[in-house]
Amino acid sequence: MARGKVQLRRIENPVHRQVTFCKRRAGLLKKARELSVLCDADIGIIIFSAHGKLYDLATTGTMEELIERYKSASGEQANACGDQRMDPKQEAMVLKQEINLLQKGLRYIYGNRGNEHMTVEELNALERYLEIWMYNIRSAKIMIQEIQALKSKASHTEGMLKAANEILQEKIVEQNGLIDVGMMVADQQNGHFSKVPLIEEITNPLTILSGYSTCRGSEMGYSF
Amino acid sequence: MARGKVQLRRIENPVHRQVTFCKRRAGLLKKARELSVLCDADIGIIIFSAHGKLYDLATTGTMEELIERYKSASGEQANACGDQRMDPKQEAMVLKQEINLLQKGLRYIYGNRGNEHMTVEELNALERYLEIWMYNIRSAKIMIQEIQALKSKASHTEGMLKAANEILQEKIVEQNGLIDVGMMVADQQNGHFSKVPLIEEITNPLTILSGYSTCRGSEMGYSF
DNA sequence: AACTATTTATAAGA
DNA sequence: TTCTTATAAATAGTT
Repeated sequence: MARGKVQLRRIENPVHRQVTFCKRRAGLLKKARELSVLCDADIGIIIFSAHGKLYDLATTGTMEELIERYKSASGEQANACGDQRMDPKQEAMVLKQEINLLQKGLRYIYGNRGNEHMTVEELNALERYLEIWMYNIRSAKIMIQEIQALKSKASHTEGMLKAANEILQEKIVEQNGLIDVGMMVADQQNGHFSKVPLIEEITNPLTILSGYSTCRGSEMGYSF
Repeated sequence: MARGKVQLRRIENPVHRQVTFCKRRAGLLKKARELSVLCDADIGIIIFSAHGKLYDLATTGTMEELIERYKSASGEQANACGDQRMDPKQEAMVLKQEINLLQKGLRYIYGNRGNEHMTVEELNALERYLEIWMYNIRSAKIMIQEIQALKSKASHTEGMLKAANEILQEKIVEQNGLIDVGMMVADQQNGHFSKVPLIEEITNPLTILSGYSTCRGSEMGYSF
């Protein structure tokens, strides 16, 4: 791409080929990381050099997880065409990745660092998750305060308590797009939220944030 | 890359994000095809959009074949490298406890309040707990940013690596007291919190940074 | 979807 | 290899 247009065919000179391979491989991975961050995508890249050496990149979790997700996703591409939502399987997969990353991250930060390592990519992802957690916890605190206020006022009447809860429920949905234990997914087509059946017992609060672009941290305008 | 430099962070505007995703995805796949042809490499790319939609590319054969090849190749790498792993069981236990409590609280807040009841005292406890988590997460975020900064600065020279680690050590020591405060576990019986001793001393952060350069040949390694 | 003004990526040279 | 630099490509913001 410089000092001469390049023909789209195998570079015959082995030295040139090798140099180009290094440069372009780095470029490709960089582009992938950028795309992943900019657009919130999960990307896996597998590169085998002409000599069979493996280079890989997984912007989220591990390559194995991505491969598993790929297998289920590609298998289901045939049937559900109209539905853009993530199916429960994928959802669970993403969740698992997030949980693993968070636990690893916390262990890494608070625990014995000598034994675990994190890539820059993992740190970046962890940072994003933490932002989201932060937001959710902040919301939770506000909710608690409101609940307490309502309880002290309405604790005597069963009816009032119910009413209060309903109001709160609405408020939660309206205010944040943060949902009933997070089991909603933003439908990109119309910008509304649709409910998704709860898969199983909630594994942990990360459930709230899996896949919901609306509650991403910096969008909410807070900072440290 | 045009009409304005782009920041390496998630694009907040959903329309922009979607457009950029399309453009850059196309660009990435093109680059991959070029690299494959020019340098005789076999490349597989898996992309999951933020909404779980799958895009993929396999320059040679099928993705399944590439995945199989990847598995055997990466397996060899792991064996050759000497895979060292370890499980901090106690840490995981504490973590799990904390996560469980937070989860219960969030389930209560966001979820089916009709079925679960919390006393005002429990709510108070939960609120305090959330404060602690917030604090921990804030600290974690800051540390991550510092670690990232140090990593980018320290990757070149040994001297800088040492200096960076010293700074990091100081930061960790500073954080240490705060973490200590933060590592609390809820006593599920009475809804109160009790302090739990820090599990172990934080090890020398030198190991953190030096660890990165060694075991990550796949991304930055230029050798065959 | 097209169109540029710019930023990036990079081929060739040192 | 690594750096420099002239150019080709990619693409952000706009229409």
